[in-house]
Amino acid sequence: MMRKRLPQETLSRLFPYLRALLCLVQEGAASVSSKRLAELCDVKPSMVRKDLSYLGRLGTPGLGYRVEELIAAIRKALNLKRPVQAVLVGVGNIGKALLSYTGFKREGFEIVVAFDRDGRKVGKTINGVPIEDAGKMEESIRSRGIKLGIIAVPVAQAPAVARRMARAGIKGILSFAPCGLFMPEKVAVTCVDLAMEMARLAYHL
Amino acid sequence: MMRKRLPQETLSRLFPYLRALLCLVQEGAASVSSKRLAELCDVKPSMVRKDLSYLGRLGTPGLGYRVEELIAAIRKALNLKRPVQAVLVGVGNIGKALLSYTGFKREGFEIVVAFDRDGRKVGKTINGVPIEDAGKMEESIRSRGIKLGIIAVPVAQAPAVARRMARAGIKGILSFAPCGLFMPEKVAVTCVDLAMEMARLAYHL
DNA sequence: GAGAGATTGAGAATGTGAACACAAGCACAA
DNA sequence: TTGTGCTTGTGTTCACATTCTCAATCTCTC
Repeated sequence: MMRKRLPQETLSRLFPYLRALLCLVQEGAASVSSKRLAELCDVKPSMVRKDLSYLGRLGTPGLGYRVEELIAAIRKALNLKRPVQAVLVGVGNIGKALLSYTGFKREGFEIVVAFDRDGRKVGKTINGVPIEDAGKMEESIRSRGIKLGIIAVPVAQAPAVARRMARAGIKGILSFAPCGLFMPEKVAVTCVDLAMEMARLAYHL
Repeated sequence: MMRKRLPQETLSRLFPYLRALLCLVQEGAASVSSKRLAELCDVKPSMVRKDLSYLGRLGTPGLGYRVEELIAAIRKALNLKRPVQAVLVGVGNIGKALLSYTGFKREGFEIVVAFDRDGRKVGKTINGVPIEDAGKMEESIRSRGIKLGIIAVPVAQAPAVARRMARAGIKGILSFAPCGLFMPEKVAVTCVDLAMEMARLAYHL
């Protein structure tokens, strides 16, 4: 199956579209126009149509897009047909917050296991998620078949953790460490760099 | 003083450059070439030069950039000459993690006060940061002259908090709420949308 | 069943950013 | 002082993203 690659920026907008569509379902809407969807997501109607055109011919002239159908199409494109499982490495301040954060599950993501080096944390659970010993990371990840990893360890250890994740079969990494993680092509990496975002904002002061 | 607007993407790379330069200072390097800096930040040398050219004529052909001078120039461009103060609203899981996160101060940012509605939290301090009553947000922010705000409240309350921040004179907002915050032009907004990032990664699985 | 109104999909135009290549400039050595 | 070797800064080209425009097409009403 050789699906067309979606443009980077389009990809970033699909999930916001999905959120808005789920709202519309709640309101009982059966269809939605590009104009309305654009308002909800604060973009231009022409961009909504362009983005959605990558998913196929989904719209109906004169009517718009059928909400249910569009939701299914976006879910399919993003690989979100069923809840996505992930692992977390590093149960410090940020790690704990992520484990306690109820938003993930609501949006279709689920942290199923966490790892830490600290023996005092190992064996406990947070919000129902078990914390295991970091030494057994690779085999635990591989046996569960998990493809998504979250890195919440100090900078110094982040590159090593990333490499171990890749070796364990992880295909996508969300890192909170403020450093680049150069990985083989096969692994997608996103860095959430809070200090960098603050610096960007400081520029506008 | 009418400084040229920096391109969006250039702005995102200046802080990583700054981090690398601070490392180089540690190592005692007096100058650095675009090639070396590019390696450290995982970008192309031509991009480093283009980015830095926006800050003025800083380089010396045959030698490179003088590290100290470049650091000063980037700090100036980003408004980071002195530590930047910020407020946090919402002392829940994420809020607590941010207050405990030691990386901010190390990188030149400082959360000086937090706000929450919960009376049990008000009056306490976390990591030396006092938690005040959310009702007095506007006057407290204004009297301290703080320009940067972090939103870590549930989605439902985020838009209202953002509006109150803007009224209190905040010029830049970092939000963890998974929703758009449509604000007047004068206020810069960055949303850290974790579920969206996870969805982007899920696409690559 | 036909016409009016609305909306999509796609091509063209515009804007923005990345990569390249090379002339110009400086350091350093002889 | 002069020549060699590096490195910058920038003009140009290319790639990607956004926006506009409009013909084609569908729904809905009468």
